[in-house]
Amino acid sequence: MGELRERLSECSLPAALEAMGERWSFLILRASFNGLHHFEEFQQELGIARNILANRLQRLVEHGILTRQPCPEDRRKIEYRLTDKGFALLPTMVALRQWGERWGTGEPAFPVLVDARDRKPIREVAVLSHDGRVLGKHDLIWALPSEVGQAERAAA
Amino acid sequence: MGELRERLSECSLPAALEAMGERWSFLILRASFNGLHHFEEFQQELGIARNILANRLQRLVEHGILTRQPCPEDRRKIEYRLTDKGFALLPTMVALRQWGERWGTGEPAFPVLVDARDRKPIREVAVLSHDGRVLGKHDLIWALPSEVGQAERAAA
DNA sequence: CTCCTAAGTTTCACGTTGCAACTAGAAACT
DNA sequence: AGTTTCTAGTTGCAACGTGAAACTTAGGAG
Repeated sequence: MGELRERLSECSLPAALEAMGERWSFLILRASFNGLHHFEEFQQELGIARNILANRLQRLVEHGILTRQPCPEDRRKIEYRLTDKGFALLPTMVALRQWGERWGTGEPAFPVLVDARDRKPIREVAVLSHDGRVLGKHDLIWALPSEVGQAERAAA
Repeated sequence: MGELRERLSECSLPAALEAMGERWSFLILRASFNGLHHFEEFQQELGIARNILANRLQRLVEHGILTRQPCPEDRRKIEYRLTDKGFALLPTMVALRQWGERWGTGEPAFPVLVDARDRKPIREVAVLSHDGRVLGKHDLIWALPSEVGQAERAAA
C-alpha cells in the first residue's frame, strides 16, 4: 500500500490532461463531435474569444486530436476534423456529460446520442468488470501490476 | 438538423466543466480516489501550490464533490472525502486515463483498477447500446429528444 | 476594382497561477 | 507552563493566461 501511494504519478491521467485540460478544449471537442468544422462555426457556437479559439485549435491539432486542412472548393475555409485519437475521447465526453446531467442542474441532455441501428438511446457509461458486470463503489480496488494475473493485464 | 445545431448549448457538459474544468481538479479527484484525505497529502503528492490547493478543495466542497470535516482524534487535521456525486466521476476519470494510456506516451497505467471479487482488471470504458453492444464511430447518431421513442428515454 | 468573408493576429486590460513567506490553532515534548 | 512542531491554511507579489475589440491577410463574389 505504501508503494501504491508512491507510484501514483505513473498514471497517464496527467498526460491526458496535458492535451485536454485547458478551458474550452472539451467544448470545442463536443462541437466537433456535433458536426462543426470551421473556425467561424466554433466561434459563433461557443462565443469564445477568437485568439483563444485559434490557440486551442492549434493545440488540438498539435496533439493529433483534430486535423486541419483548407477546403478544396473554397480555399479561404479551413476544415477541422476529428482524428481517431480525437474520436476516442467520446466515452470520456459522454461520461462527463451524463455526470453533469445526473448530478448537476438536472437538465435533460441535448442532443441525445442514439444507436444508429435502432435509434434507441445509449446506456449510461460505467466501469465494468471483465465479464461485463457494472462495478460500484465497493466492487473496486487499486492494485499493483504485479498483483494482477499475467494473462489478464489488457485493460486498465 | 438546423435545430440540432441551434440547441447544442442545452447540453450539460458546460455544467460539468464548471465544477471540474479547472486545472488540478481532476488530479485532486484522482488522489482522492486513491485514498488521500488530507491537505498535506494532496500537496506533497501533486506538488501543487498551497493557495491553489486550498482554492480547489473549497470549490470541490462547494460543488458537493468532496466533504470537509475535522478529524475527531486530531483536530488540527481536516478530512476530505468523496461524496457519492464525487464517486460518480469515476467512469469519466477512468475513461480519460485509459485514453491517455492508449493514445498518449503509451506508459502502462498505474495503479491498475481491478474487480474486488476476482482481481481481474476492468474493461475498457466504452459507449454501449441499450443491449450492451460496443458502439463505434459509425454506429452513433445525434437525435432530438422528439425523435427518440418515448419509452426508452432513460439514459443520454 | 471593390466589397465581402474566413481565419486568423495584435493590443491591452484584467484575472489566475505559482512560489515563498507568514499565521492560527492544536498537539507533543521537556 | 512554555516551547516547539505540525496541519491547514492566508497573504503578497511576479509571471502567465484569458477575453474583448480592432486590425490583417488571403481568397472569392458581383
